[in-house]
Amino acid sequence: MQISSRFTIAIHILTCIETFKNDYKVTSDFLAGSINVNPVVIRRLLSQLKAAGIIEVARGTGGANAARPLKEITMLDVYRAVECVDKGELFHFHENPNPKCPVGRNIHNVLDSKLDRVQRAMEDELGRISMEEIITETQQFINREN
Amino acid sequence: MQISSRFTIAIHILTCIETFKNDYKVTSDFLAGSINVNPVVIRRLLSQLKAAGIIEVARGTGGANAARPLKEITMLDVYRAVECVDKGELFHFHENPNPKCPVGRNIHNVLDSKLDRVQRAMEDELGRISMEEIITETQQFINREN
DNA sequence: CTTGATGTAACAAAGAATATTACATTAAAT
DNA sequence: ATTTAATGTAATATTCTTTGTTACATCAAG
Repeated sequence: MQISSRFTIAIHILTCIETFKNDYKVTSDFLAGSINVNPVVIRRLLSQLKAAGIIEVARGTGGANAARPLKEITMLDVYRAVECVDKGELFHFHENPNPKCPVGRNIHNVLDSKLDRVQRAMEDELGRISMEEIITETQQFINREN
Repeated sequence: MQISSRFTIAIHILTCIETFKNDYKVTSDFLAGSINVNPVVIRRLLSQLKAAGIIEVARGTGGANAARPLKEITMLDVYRAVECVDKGELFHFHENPNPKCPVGRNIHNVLDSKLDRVQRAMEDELGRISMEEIITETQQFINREN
């Protein structure tokens, strides 16, 4: 199965927050409009991004803003913040290998470290891409439109 | 969401096929016993591994065997064979970003290449781990038990 | 022609992602 | 103070995917 769209939505959210910060109050409804999902879905993600210290959300008055420079935030930070993957594990291991079988009772020992390696390779790459990079490129694409 | 356990099950299957090839006929029921899932689940995976040219399955008489040396087979081959991920894409992108929003209509352009990069990092690492490595280690763990 | 397998369709059950409704709570503006 | 426009979150619904199961046609060997 694929990694939840919560992840790409969260990136989309942050990109909007930065792109529109001077021109609009970026509310959950505003974001829901750009992303085309239900505002409650957005609010849940905003909560998680807030809990991770990535953004600030104004109660009552409304609107979200970056809590720290986006240069410091990587895709990995976002990925972790929105918990796209159960218990942080990329691979779902079959639950009950048979302990009476020599392979069954050793398969975890053998595979766990290798799966970790693969997961780490992926997360390392996520860590190399900053939100700034994404926002800069987005701006370029938008400018090119005019 | 996590990558389907079909993947770890497939690796488990191949490890059993190799480990028990001299002592047992490795049927779907046999495998189901070691892995602790329904035999039909196994048969479906065996079909896919067969289609990928990784194993041979004997109709009628029963039993599965490696079709080519396991040294030549990587975890990536297995991963691809059993299609753990929809359309080969690791990340599920939200389906309908709003084309009327400057960010919405450009987010794909910006993110697609980066997500590809991440996916490739992960698959490259999968490609570096051979089934032989896994089988050798399994044997070591089993031998250490005695 | 019996036996013990595979191949596969069809369906059931369970679980997870996403969507939606509803409403209490908040903070600013009037 | 009251109104207004938000957020926060619980509860529930819906849809989708995975996994499990039943059933049976097909096969190959003895």
